[in-house]
Amino acid sequence: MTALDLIDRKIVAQLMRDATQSVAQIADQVGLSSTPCWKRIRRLESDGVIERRVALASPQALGLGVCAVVILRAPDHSAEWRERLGAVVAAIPEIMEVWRVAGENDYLLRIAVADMAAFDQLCQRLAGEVPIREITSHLAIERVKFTTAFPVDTIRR
Amino acid sequence: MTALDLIDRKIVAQLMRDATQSVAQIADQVGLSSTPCWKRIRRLESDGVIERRVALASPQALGLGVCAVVILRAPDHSAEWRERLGAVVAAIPEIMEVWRVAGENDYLLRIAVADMAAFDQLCQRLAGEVPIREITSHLAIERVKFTTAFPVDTIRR
DNA sequence: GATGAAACTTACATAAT
DNA sequence: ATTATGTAAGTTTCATC
Repeated sequence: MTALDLIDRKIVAQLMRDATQSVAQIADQVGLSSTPCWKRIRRLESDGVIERRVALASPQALGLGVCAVVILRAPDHSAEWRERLGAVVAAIPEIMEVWRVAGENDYLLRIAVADMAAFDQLCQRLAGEVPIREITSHLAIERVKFTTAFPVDTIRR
Repeated sequence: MTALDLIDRKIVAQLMRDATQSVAQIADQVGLSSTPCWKRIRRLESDGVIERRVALASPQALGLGVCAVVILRAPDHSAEWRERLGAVVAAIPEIMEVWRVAGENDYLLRIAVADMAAFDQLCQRLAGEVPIREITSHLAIERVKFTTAFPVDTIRR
């Protein structure tokens, strides 16, 4: 896998912004003709730079009105516990995002559920399936910003 | 906008999982023929249930090795400060996710940058552009889970 | 890299049942 | 809802420069 040049990053930026664009449109945007642009896109996909193409939906329209960020502390820093948590969160679709963070044995989870009753049930399910030393919930009032587009423009080559 | 039935939710689930599928493939998955499936997809898009289609890229492949969750506390709970923060985070592409959470005047931010130097610069820029009472950084060691697919299967009708 | 043109697949629209 | 049909558009491959 070779390094990405400026044109590659422009292509990825375009596709992260709007993947409905045709190859010809993207070629225009980045200053290429269709064929070489198409070849670059294929290479970016086979190299794993572009991982997948997905539709983004509206949580409100889907009836998922409650979003929460849960911070939890592990009882220990064992590999067993980490694997256990990984298996549990993988099996729970309401848990959309999980980050293990440095410092303490802390994890941050982002959760999408229909209502507070569902959120309560989810917390109880989580606590029942994996031992947790401490858990703190932050209910989201407002989604101020959310994007899946990485800041490729700011990367220095 | 009418309520979503089971088939609608199956269609959205398929497209959130993989938007490269053709209408015919999705029709197969949800048990419809192409034409009505295509009409439903168009309706889901015009109703705003499906908001957009994007490519998801690999942060590592893009040279964005550092992910951090920043928790910050506002100096007050004024609308002015909220709007100020909104404008600032909208202008900074490294800030990918911002949630205003209940309870205290707290905000959670997810940030993607190339390295620790860039992270430090970003924190200083942020603190320089908007007054902040308190800021706490959590460096992500591992992305245990990340999905953009909402849990539509678990919604009760 | 650009261009042009095939061959193929899909999207889209319409009509009939 | 289905099947069928047709046109437009996009993708993919290839040959040539």
